[in-house]
Amino acid sequence: MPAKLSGPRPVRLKEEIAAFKRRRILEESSHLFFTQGYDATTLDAVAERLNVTKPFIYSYYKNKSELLFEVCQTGIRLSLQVLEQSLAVEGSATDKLKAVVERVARIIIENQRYISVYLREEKSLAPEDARAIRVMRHHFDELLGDLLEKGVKTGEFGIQEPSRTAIWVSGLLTWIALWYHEGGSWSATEVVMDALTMVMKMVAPGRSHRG
Amino acid sequence: MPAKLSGPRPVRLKEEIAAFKRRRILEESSHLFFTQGYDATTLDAVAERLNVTKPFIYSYYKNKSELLFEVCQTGIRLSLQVLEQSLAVEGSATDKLKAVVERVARIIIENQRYISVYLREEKSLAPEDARAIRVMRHHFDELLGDLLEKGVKTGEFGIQEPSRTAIWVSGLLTWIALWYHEGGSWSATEVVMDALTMVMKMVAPGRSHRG
DNA sequence: CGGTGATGCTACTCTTGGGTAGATAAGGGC
DNA sequence: GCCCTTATCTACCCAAGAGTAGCATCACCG
Repeated sequence: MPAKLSGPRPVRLKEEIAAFKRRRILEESSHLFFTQGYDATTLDAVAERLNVTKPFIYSYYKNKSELLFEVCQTGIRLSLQVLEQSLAVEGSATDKLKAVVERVARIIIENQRYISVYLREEKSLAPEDARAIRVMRHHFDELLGDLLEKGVKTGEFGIQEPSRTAIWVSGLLTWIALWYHEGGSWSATEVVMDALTMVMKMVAPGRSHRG
Repeated sequence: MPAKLSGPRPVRLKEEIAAFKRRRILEESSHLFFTQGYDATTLDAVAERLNVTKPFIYSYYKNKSELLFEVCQTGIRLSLQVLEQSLAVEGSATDKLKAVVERVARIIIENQRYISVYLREEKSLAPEDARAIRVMRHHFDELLGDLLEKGVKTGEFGIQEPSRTAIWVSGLLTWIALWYHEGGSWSATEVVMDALTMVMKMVAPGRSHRG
């Protein structure tokens, strides 16, 4: 046998397993928070879905509130990531905006539980956690505002206050999470296309300066 | 002295007083539900704000859940009323839509607590209560859809599916409740005007059939 | 002034669920 | 196969708060 390759190795694996367990706890929590609400979800119920017991959860998360924070953060973090990727798309401001709306709408639908739980349960977050997430959302709105402003300069968009329009666009996208229902009247693709249509009309240049 | 006028009289006054008490309980409840969340609000806290005790509340409401229902219903009921009034305005579909957006946006800002509590706490409602409110919202969307369809027929609006666009418009309006912050960067009037601008662009007729 | 009903309060009960201390089992090296 | 460490569970505590039984108080009427 050659020199043992151990040392950092078993530690690494253990960490990966621990991370996996954390992720599974998060998934099941988000599911229950989404379907039943945060307060109505007991940690015993979360444990049961994983065939473990409550203290198991407490060895991976400090308390219920930390779990909520992770759930809430996830959706916003993913949206922000996708926004940044989409902004890097080659093309005009219009191309970029289309990419942003399509991809962010998709990610919001895919991660509906996280976003939706955040919107509903923000009040249950620890104040500093709520603030941290609000900073991320603010960053999202700013990046979007910058894009709109760019489009205004090139004459692609016709809006007064890009930063304010950004908030409406971001609101329209976020609203999807509260609204979309899997297996409902409309497919995810239809909702994404609708969102795209709406946003493009909102920023479209029009003849009139004001109605 | 003529024949005594009593009989139904004292009953009437008593009922009015009882109704007033119910209203005051509702106001303070909605305030606390809004600022702290439904679960985090104890009925003792509501009672304290009124300088009464918990059993007082229980003599006017069956339980905490009924109180939540009344709070949630209030905002939706008011919005629906204002929508119906606005639809009665004289003029073109455009005139009507402008009236709808302006007035509904205003009512939503004024009654933010009720709407916002509803959006957050729907999961805490008794199933039949949740359904009742959803029926009202659906009715709202239908009336709005009818108006949009009318505008499409007259050529004032340029949209594909009026009933689907209605949902986006209604979502945009509802979103205000989650978003607006009294004393924040923007005044109520600015938000209302912005909403109006956005909605009119969303329904505006454009050259292209599809982007 | 005394009786009578309505109104509101004091003082509980009882459940629920977050959180934990300490027992137990499982893995891994020697 | 034994021991030690880490991971997990059993069994509990405890606070909080919804909801209630029964008493006190007060207005109103004779």
